[in-house]
Amino acid sequence: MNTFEKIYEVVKRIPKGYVASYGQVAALAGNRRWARVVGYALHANPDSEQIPCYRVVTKEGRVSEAFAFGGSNQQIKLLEADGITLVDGRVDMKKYQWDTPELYNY
DNA sequence: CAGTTGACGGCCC
DNA sequence: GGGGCCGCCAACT
Repeated sequence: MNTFEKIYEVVKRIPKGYVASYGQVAALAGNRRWARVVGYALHANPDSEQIPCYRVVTKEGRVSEAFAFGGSNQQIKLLEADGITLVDGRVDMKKYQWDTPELYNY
C-alpha cells in the first residue's frame, strides 16, 4: 500500500461528528511528519464520495481554502451537517478533535 | 535525475 | 494571539 492509500484509509476512519488535524492523520497513517503529504494527498482526492476529507482540518481548526469540490464554504457546510459548530470559520478543536483514534484502529 | 511545490506543523518573535 | 520562518517528505515537472 502506498503512502496516499494509507492516508486515505485513516481519513475514512474519522467518525462522524469529529475532525482530525492533518498532523494527526499523518501520525495515524504511520509518520507524523507527513502532515504536508496528507494535504497533498487530500488535494489529489481520488474519491470524494468515500473519503470525507472535509473532516480534516489544520491544528487550529481552520479549513482549507482550496477545498476540492466547492471551496471552504462547502466544507464548512458539510461539517455543520455532521453536527460540528464552526466559530468564525473554525472548528473548536477542544470539543471536536478525534481524540480516540485507537478505538478505530481495526 | 534534481529542483520545486504544497489542503502542514512547530518554533520564535 | 497572530504573523513569519524553517523543516519535513512524497509527488510533480
